[in-house]
Amino acid sequence: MISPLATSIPQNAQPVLCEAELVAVLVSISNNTPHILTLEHGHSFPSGPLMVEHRSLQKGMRNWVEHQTGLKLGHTEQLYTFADPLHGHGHQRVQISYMAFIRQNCDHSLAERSIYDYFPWEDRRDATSCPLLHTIATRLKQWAADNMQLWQRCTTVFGLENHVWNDELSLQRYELLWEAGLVPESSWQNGAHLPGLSMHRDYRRILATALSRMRAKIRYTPAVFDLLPRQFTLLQLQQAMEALAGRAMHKQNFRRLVQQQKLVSRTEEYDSPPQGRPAQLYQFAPETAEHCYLAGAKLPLPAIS
Amino acid sequence: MISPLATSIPQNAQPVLCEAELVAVLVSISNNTPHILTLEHGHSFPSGPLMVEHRSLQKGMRNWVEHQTGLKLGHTEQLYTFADPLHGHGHQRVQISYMAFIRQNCDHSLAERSIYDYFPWEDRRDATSCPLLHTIATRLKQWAADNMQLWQRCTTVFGLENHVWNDELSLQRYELLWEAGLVPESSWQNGAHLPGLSMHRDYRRILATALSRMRAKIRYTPAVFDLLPRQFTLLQLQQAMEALAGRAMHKQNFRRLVQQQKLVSRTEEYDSPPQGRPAQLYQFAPETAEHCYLAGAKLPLPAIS
DNA sequence: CTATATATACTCAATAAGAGCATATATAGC
DNA sequence: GCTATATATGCTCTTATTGAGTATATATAG
Repeated sequence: MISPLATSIPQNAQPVLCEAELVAVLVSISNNTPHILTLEHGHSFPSGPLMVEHRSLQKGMRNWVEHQTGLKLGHTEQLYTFADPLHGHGHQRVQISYMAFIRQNCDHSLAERSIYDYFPWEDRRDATSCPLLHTIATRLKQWAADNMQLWQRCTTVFGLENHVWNDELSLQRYELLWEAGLVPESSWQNGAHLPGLSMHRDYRRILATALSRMRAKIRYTPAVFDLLPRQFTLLQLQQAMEALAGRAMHKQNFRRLVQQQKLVSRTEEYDSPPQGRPAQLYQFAPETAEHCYLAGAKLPLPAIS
Repeated sequence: MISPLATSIPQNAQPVLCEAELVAVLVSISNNTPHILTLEHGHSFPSGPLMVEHRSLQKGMRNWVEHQTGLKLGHTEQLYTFADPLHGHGHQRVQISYMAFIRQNCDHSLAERSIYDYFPWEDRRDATSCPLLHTIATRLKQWAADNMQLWQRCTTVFGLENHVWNDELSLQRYELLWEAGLVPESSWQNGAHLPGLSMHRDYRRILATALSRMRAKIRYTPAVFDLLPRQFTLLQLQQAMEALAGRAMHKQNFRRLVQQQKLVSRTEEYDSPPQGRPAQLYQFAPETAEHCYLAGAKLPLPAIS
């Protein structure tokens, strides 16, 4: 019963001291598009060092963000922890990244940027992204050349050649483009790279992680409701889902999905659109909702996919 | 366009130095039950400090584990990063936890322990856990008393009162039991606590995270195949899924699910059981599998649920 | 009154999931 | 050889769920 592990890992080895940095990806929706709050002209995220007095990592992050900007954070989750070795300094830097949703109600002029400014190929709500995707397919094919396994990976991840587009694979797509040298962050790339804003350090990778994670989360949890105003129309809810997923959905089926589960309850109020029939305002109803299933493994896509 | 964040977060603040520890939850299946490799009589996990020469956190963890125990790691993923403030020392300790699957083929006597020794209520493959769950329900009801919202949370998380049991909520269940003072780790608890082994520090919480994460992962990814031998029968595959999910499944429907997706390909060989018809041996077939859907949002549960 | 934009109800076919029956192929014991 | 037993595997049938579309209601702008 004595494990060889007990002696093989030097628990008494001198630990290396490192800096810990808390990075916050703050997501909101405006103009039917997911946005993030950025610093340094869109090149970096709000962040702050872990302090001794922080009782937990998440509280430390909330401290930095909430206490100093007045923003109330909704659904919050840890994304990923990276290390980047600071050669020459003799220690490492550990970056712990978080994603948090904020309700779009305030009008202070924060430096908002559309997530799709960084990943134009991820917004497939209409056909405008098709030429770009075609370019990507061509460039990837050149790169993968006769490496069948690599090309197989490309087709799966980008939904090429009768594969379906999986919106949750945004991180894998970014990594593939990085490996192929099609983004400016790839150190060795020399030719023309794809459109899309870049960021400092690993930050665009963190953003891709966030996009992937939020797309996964909104399917099975009521996290979207933290991005919407307290009262919303079903169309607003659908458009928020579409904005995050990057896909258009079938209207009637989406409504059926939401209402069957008693996820929302109607209020007495109505929305007054510039044109068209006024829509009933709804609110999230956690009491009556047994489970939350805003979209399954397959999104309720519209007819002309 | 100038963000108030730019000045509100002191990027130039002196970062606090901290220790970074890499913690590994190594999962395997033996005797149709998920097991983990432990140290210190089941009270802790293999772990090692982050070193300057580690090029990434995951590589650091693999280094500690693979290089020193000879174990080959399969599906690996980062779980969560915790901080625990080391008061008095003036710095923090950051723990970065990983989960990795290992194939059960080696016979070296590692200190294996069943995951369900730590969470007996999580194994619901047969009716033996029912009395325990009944006890939990009673104790939770006493604790929640007349706090309706709290009791609502209990029923949802533990599948009480016509709610369904969600196997992925193991972390939430552990946290609820912790809050209710029903596990020995709850510092204030004084009375009798529930059966189940405990661990040092936050380690049982990490294990609950791992259980939750692996249950989520096996549904949509081919991760289970990293726990099985290269060749396996469909029953073995099903039993591995059942072991991880903690639920029994409907045999014929499970087979249909697997075979429809061309997830596996049959080999020429057969398994020779002590009794019964020999079963065809299969192997994982990533080439023909378009997607992996070993169980949906709902598991293919058997008739007598 | 018309064009337009939205909201909402309802239908129908295709697919997937839940549950069970039937049959095939082996071993162990008599 | 026959029977009990245990597993493997094929097939059916019913019931939900999903995809896709039609039809109708209610508002505004001109």
